[in-house]
Amino acid sequence: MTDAAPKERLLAERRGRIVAAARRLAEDEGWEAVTTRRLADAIEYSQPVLYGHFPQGKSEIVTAVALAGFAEMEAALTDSGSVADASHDARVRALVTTYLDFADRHRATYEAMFLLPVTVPFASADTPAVLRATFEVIAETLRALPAEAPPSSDPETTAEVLWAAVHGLVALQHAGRMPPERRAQRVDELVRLFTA
Amino acid sequence: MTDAAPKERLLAERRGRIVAAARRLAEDEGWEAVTTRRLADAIEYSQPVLYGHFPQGKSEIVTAVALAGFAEMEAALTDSGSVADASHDARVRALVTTYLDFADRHRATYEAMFLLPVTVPFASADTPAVLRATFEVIAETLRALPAEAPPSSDPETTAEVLWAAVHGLVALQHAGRMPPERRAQRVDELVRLFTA
DNA sequence: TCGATGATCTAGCAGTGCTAGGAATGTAGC
DNA sequence: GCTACATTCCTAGCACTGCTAGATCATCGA
Repeated sequence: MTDAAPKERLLAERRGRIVAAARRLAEDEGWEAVTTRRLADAIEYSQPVLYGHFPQGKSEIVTAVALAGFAEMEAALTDSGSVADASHDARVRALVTTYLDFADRHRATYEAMFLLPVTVPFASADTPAVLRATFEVIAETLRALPAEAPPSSDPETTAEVLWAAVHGLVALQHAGRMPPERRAQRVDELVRLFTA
Repeated sequence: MTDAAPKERLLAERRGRIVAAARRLAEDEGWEAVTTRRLADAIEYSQPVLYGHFPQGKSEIVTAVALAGFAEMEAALTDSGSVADASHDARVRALVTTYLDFADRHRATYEAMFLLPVTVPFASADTPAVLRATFEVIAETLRALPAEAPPSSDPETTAEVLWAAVHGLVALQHAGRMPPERRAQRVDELVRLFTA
């Protein structure tokens, strides 16, 4: 692989440091602590330099954090489904558990991925591949349902409903709207509903 | 019922106008358009008057919108479950459909209820009764499951998972992350999973 | 009628995202 | 090596945000 020109490599590196700084600040202190002044301090340049990399401003930085998060979540979900010889029940459980763990360990990143308004179109031709890929992992796990699983005319729709349920658990648990001590029971019930 | 003193009634009325103005602005233009300057203009007083009613500032106004929303949603959900002689399938479907309709018709209010950080504790002794009441309607519908419904050791947990799934549909659909044309299929699949 | 109290306003603070114009630095050509 | 031009970065400031201190106005009771 050829190296980029030194100047372009330095620019790309600095862009990466901006995104990393945004993510770190958000994970440590919440998105409300992520300001353009603090990001500029973190990379030791002035504010206008941020706008050189992200002409659409702060929301474009948040989008970059979200896209990186989708890539990591897709990798984690793909790994979770790759255990050979696992029962289907075990594979759905691994998917759900991996998703919830990722969202818990990267709360602010997850928030950027789903909760903050992100400027990237989703169900359209412009949708970045990494967004489709993440959903595809969920759909693929359900397509692999054995024949005795509950009939569903459309595994795509079942995948959407499973995704909604898991996402809903994340959002309501993070918002403190569900008792934390029943978390494992909710996972058990969710897996039971989708595999019984 | 005795009337409040005229002064106290005028204060309560003005407080209600602040909350109504916040909700209307949010529903029309989004929460980012709801500023303390615009709320003050809407009630034709200066900004500090807002802080007389809401000493904890703007987030307390958002909380007030959220609590009003919970009360309305609880009433709507209670009505949806009150159809006599309906099959259980029909009652779960009515609950899900009513919930989704409410969230669609009051997007900004729903956002305040679940998405914006609200300062009210949830699963604790301080939780306002209206929050518990809303969840209770969902739990009650599932407690009424006939004996041949899928066994669940704990209808409470099933209610939490149903709520998570419906909430997830709202959040992902509002965020434009699910194809709108398959909305009815997702509702069908959700109802099937919880009543099959 | 006057003083005390309550209600409301004005003006401003500290912070936000963002940008215009100037300064500093780098590069190319002569 | 110097000059002119291009690029990069900085300073300073704008318009806006949530919020509040102190001043002003209105009301009420003695």
